[in-house]
Amino acid sequence: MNVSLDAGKLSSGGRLYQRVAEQLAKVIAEGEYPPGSRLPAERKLAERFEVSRPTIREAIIALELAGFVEVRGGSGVYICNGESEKLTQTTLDVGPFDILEARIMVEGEAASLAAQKITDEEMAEVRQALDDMVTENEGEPICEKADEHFHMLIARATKNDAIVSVCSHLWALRNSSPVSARILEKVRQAGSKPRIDEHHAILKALEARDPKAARAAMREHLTRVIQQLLDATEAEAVEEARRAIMHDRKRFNLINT
Amino acid sequence: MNVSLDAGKLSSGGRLYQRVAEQLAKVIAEGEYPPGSRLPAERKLAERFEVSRPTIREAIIALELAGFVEVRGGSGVYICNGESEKLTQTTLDVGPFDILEARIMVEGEAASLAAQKITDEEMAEVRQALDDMVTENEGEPICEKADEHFHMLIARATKNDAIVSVCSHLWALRNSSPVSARILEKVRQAGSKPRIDEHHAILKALEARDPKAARAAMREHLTRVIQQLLDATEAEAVEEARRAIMHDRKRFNLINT
DNA sequence: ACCAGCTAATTGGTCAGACCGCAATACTAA
DNA sequence: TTAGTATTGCGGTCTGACCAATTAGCTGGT
Repeated sequence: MNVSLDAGKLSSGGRLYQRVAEQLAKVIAEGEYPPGSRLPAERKLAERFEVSRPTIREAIIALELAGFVEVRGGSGVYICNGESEKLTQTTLDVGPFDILEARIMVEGEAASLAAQKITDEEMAEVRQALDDMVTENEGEPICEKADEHFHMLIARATKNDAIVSVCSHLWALRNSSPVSARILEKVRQAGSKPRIDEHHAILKALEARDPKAARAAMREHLTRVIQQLLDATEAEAVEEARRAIMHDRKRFNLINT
Repeated sequence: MNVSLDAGKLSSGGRLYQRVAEQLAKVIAEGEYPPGSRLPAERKLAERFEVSRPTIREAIIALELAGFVEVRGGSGVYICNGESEKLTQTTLDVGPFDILEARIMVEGEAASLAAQKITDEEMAEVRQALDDMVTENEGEPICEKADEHFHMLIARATKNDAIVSVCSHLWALRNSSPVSARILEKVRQAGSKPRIDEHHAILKALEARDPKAARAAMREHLTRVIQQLLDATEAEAVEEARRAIMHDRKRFNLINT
C-alpha cells in the first residue's frame, strides 16, 4: 500500500526525512531497486532529492528500521529481500477497531499459550499488575500503563519472542494512532473504568492453567472493549454525520441564506 | 525485556546512534522519564552522551519509530504513553521457531478471516502469486519474494490494516533475523522447494470461502515448515553439540596432549 | 489583579563541510 | 595466476551555522 506524496506538499508536522523515506520506500516497492541491489550513495541521493546528507541518513535509518534496507558501513545501503513493513501513512493511523480485531486474534491465542506455560512467578506479576489497575484515582496514564503491562506480561508468559514482539507492535500501533488516541480519550471522558471483572476472569483462567478458558476470557474482554468503543463513538459518529450534512448543504448552497 | 549495554563496548557493526537509542530506551523503560514528560533537549543529550547532535537526532528517530517518543518541532521530545515496542537486541534476532509459531497463530486466523472477505480480484492475485512460486529455477530471492507476496495478499484480504501490519511485522522479523536467515539458507541448501501442494490447499480453501478449511490449511502448511526446519537443523545441532563438547574438553584440558 | 501582546530564549529542523575508518576494486609485481 | 598494496568510494560521526516553531517571561493597559 503506497502513498503518493504531493509534490511540494508540507503536511502539518511533516518532516523532510519522513517524506524522503516515503519516496524511497515507494521506488523500492515499485521495483526500481530489486532485492540485493544497492541504493545510490548517500551523497548522490542528497543531490537527487535536493536535501542534505544528514536528512538522507535520517531517511535511511527509518527505512532500515522498517526493514526495507540493510546498511553496511563502507559498502553501501542494500535492498532487503522481501515485502516487509512498508513505511506508509496507514501504518501510523490504523483504526482502533482493526487493532482490537487483531488483538482478539493474537492475544486470544497468546492467552491460551500462556495458560500452558506460565510460571508461578509470572502469575504473581500478573496479579500485581491487576492490583495496580484496581488502584483508582491514580493518573490515567498510570492506569493505562498497568493495563498494557498486564497484557504484555501475558504475552511474555508464552515464552515466544515473536509473539511478544507482535503484541508490543499492536500496542505501539494503538499508542501511536491519533484516531485511536482520540476515541480512547472519548471513552475516558464517558467515565468508563478498566474492566476489572474481565481481567479477573483472564487471571482465573491462567491460574487454572486452562488454555480454552484463557482464550475465551481474553476474547470476551476484548470483544466487550469493542462494544464499549462502539457505544462511545456512536454519539460522535452522529455528530460527525450532521457536520458532514451541513457541510454538503453549504457546499451546494442549500442552506437558507 | 531490557538489554544492558556494556559500558564502552563497540560491537562489530554496531552504530553509535543504535547504542544511544538503546540506552535512552533503557532509561525510559526504567521510569526515569514518565509518560508525558519531556526528554532533555537534543543539545543537552549530546553533552550527556558525549556525542554529536546529529547522532542524537538519529537515535531519537529510532525511538520515535519504535513508539517510545513523540517529537514536536520547537517544543521537545515527549515520552509516549505505554510500554510499546522496545528497541532491544532480541527484537532483531527472534528465533525462527518462535516466528513460525507466531505465524501459525496469526496467519491461521488471518486465513480464516480472509476466506470470509476475499474478493474475486484478490483471489486472482493470490492465484497469480502461486503461479509465480511454481516457476522454478528462477533466482531464489524471486521465489521467496513470491512466497511472502502470497502470504501478504492473504493478510490484505482480511481488510484489516492492523492484521496486515502484524503479518508484515512478522515477515520483517524473519527477514532481519540473522539466525533465521542462516537456518533458512541451510534449508535451501538441503534442496527443499516451496511447498506448492500446501499452498494449493490454502488457495482451494479460500476459493471455497471456507474459514475453517483456510485456517486448517494455513496451520498445516506452517506446521510442516516447522518440521522441515527441525529436520534441516538436526544435523547442524549435532555438529554444534560436538563443537561445544570439543571446546569444553579443550577448556578443561581433557584432550590428550 | 488579570489579560493580552511582545520579545527573548529554548527547542527541533535542516544544512554545508570536514575528517575518519572500512570495504571493495584495481593494479602491479612475483 | 595469485597475492599484496594502494586507491577510491562508501558510510560514520562530527562541528558549526542558520531557520522556524514553541514556550516562558515581562510589561503595559484595563
